[in-house]
Amino acid sequence: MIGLVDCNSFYVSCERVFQPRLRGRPVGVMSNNDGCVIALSTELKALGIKMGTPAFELQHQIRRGQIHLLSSNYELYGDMSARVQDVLQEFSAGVEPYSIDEMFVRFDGLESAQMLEHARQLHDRVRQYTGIPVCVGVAPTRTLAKLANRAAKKIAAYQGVCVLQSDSRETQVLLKKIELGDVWGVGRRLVERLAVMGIKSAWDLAQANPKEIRRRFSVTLERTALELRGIPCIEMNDFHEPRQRIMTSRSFGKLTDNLDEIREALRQHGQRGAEKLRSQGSLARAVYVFLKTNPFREDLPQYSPGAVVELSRPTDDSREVLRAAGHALERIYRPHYLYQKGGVMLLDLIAADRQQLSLLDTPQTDAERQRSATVMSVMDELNQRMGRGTVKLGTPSPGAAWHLRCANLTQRYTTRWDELLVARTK
DNA sequence: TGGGGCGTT
DNA sequence: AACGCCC
Repeated sequence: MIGLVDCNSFYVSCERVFQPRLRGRPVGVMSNNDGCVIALSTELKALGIKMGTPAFELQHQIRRGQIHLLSSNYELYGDMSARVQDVLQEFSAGVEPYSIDEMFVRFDGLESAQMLEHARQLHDRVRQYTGIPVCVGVAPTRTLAKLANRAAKKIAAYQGVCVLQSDSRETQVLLKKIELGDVWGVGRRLVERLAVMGIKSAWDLAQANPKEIRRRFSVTLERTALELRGIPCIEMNDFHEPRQRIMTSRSFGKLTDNLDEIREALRQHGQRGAEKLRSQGSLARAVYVFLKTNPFREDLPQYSPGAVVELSRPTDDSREVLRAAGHALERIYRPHYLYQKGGVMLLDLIAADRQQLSLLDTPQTDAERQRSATVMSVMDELNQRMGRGTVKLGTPSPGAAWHLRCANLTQRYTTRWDELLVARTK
């Protein structure tokens, strides 16, 4: 059996572990740049506020102290996520992280009676050891486990834990009750297209002819349909596999047509990307750069260009990535547009240890490669030890508009000695 | 009015 | 490359 453990309002829950006064209050956590609300406590949801609401729309409620919105503190959430995983590891036959707040767990050799008890114990222990509330769904396939989790979250009677056997009456009832759009892998578009065929619930999709689903939609949807019947056909991407592409992008913080500003922001992204590349031990063979105007400003001309530049040889050297990104930018930049966002993507990645030696390599290029590796590893080490951005290529101006907005950031309670929670006795 | 990632066509 | 999906 497969379990899906999903942390409730994860970012909000992390904050509440260290700020008990936030418990029972309407609390939200904002996306990067304090742009929109991406995590909501139940109390905030009860006020009718939705995931994705722009933060600026809530300003007066914040000022009146009716709601609390925090900037996202990914260092804290990442560490809390690792703690949850550690607990799961102890209580399962293996953990496969799926996202920062969701983990699949494997259960081997448990009878169905024991299964429920075990899942409940896991649910309680995570809460006890980490302070994070979770819901647990268990089923024979990942898609059904996701669905069971949904039920555990939404239907109070389950009290946070739902175990489904594939052919049970209970599973059938749930499949009929759950909306199609709540099924893992079925988004807005598919809901519309499936409705035309009379497929309106998860049950309908489970009953549909898989071959026909494949023909009219895709192999992925066919797999989803089969999984709803209890036939496993979705494997997890191994979390330890290196990424196949690496993207770094960010909104500029304000609309801008200033090429210098844009260049600086993209240099930053290029360096971050190259860092990620080195940390996973890969080399890139191409760099993609894109720009985007603000699609919500229908009154302004729109332009969303992108360009790929091939690298002369696979590399993880920030300087070569930046050079390529610079060329790409020259190609796509047009004045008089107000750009909202830009980014750098590293493509065509290969493992560094499988680099093909080129016939054109000379002792000089070999020495160059050595030197490059040394410079980069010194940079990475300094940045890791002294904090991100200690050593940078180029000279970014400190007040640049694209620096991240995060006005309401909490402490990194669990990963920084100087930001520990202080307890006072009085 | 986020910032990633992946797969399919 | 565009589009769809996920969080």
